[in-house]
Amino acid sequence: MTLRVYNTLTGKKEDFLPLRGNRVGMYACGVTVYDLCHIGHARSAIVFDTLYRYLRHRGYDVTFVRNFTDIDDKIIKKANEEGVDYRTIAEKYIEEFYIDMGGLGLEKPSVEPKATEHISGMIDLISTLIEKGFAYPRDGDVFFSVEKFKDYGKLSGRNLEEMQAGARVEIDEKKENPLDFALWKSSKPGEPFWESPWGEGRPGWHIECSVMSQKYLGETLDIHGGGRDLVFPHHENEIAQSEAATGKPFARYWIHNGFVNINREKMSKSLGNILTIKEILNEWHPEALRLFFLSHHYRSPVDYSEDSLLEAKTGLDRFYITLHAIQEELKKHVSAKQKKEDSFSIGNSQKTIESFQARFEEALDDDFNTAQALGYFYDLQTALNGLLGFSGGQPTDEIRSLLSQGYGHFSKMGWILGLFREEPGAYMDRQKKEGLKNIGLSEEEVLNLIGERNAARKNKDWKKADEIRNSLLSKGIILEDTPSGTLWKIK
RNA sequence: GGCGGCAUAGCCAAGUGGUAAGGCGACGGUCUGCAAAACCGUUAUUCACCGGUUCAAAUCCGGUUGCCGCCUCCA
Repeated sequence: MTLRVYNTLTGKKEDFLPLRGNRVGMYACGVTVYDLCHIGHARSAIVFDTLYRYLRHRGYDVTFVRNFTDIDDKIIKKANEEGVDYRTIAEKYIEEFYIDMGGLGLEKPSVEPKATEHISGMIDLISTLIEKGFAYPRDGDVFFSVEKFKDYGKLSGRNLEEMQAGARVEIDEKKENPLDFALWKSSKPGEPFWESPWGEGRPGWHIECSVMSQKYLGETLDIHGGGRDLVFPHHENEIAQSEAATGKPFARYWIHNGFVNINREKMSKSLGNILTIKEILNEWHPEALRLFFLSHHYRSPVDYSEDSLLEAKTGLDRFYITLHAIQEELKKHVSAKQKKEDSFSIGNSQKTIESFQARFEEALDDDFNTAQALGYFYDLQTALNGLLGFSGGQPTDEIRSLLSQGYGHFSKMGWILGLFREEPGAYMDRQKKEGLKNIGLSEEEVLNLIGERNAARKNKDWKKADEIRNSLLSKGIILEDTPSGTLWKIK
């Protein structure tokens, strides 16, 4: 089965065939480090992290590059506002970025280059573009001439005439065509600058990605991606620069993730509804956020709300409860004999468990359909819960083997989705601890009440037993009586 | 104004030509002292609307309506 990916460039799903056999070069546009990362950055990071994991699972040798834009107008502006050097701002937010990505549990890319470390490469590339007639210097600035590049617009599906008709572009006297974009910008007094053949200045936004991707991945990348909004102008301009300079295709597959809306509104500074990763991780488990995102196709827009995160969190809790129960069941050393009449039900579960991985991979092979893949995880969970209920604390060898096979899927295939990474017991303990803190009860108090209730139950004093249960319930603690004792959890 | 996307049950959400995954919720059953949890079953004859192509359409084509994105910094 071949992996198929949707390519923004062609607007179609295509078979994924890397340029160099087994090796895959993948570049994702990172962040401009001038502020804290928000939920939109989180989605993009999670999407490409999942791709990165799945490609490796599929046996590819992946080099994943994700850059930092650490010099830019917004960084300079922020530095001026705070009266510090631009590097201070960049370093601060790079540090915060690492804290956030770590909090989300993301894999580290192979290379994380910074724009400011590749200035000379940019100067070289700009010089090449001038030599080849694709760019022109003007009063210390250098512009790329979009008219010279015949394919301009091929990624975003537009052409120069249409764009000029739209004409919402600011007129800059220096530009030959209003759509020409800056490769190099002369610096104003007091601004950071680098020496260049065109005078003191700094790079334009797009040039860094062309240079850094080429440096680490060669002239043609297998995968290039980022958020939808980068399609135009950023990625369009990257194609123009890179292909004009090398004469070769820049990237074979363009992958773009959809946006995150907040309560049906676009996230924006003016609406004041920017939700940072820190704010989310303060309140939610990182895997709940991940489960929420991966329940949607990566290209679709997604609407964030407390309710939807709560739904994801509920789902995550249930997965961990099942995993914990499997662990407990496998600890039991008794090995009961198979009862004959039960075999049919086991057969269904067995089928689900044994076919899981093939279905899971088939879903991800189809343009990374994580929502479908998760659907199979729910099926797997149902099958395993069925077995658990069925064995009733007396697992046969057959059941033990199926449970352990299922558990293996959760840890191995779960890794691809970045889910189920925590020790189930630890996950549940933490839930309890945090819940108790909010309720204002100690674990000891809860256990005492459970003891009291069980004493009442023994005496068939159902009234008292129910009173205790209801009083705990009103505080948000749910009791479950099982053959092996009374369990409790936070609602 | 130009370009593009989306519309699937009460809600969330897969599905791009072969007869509607999955989750949440709700209801019924099994289990239980009663619950809870878990399991089993029910919950869209139909995919915004109208027309067309086809043996066959949620899927393709044309039109209508509604929502959204990009065209300026944006994940």
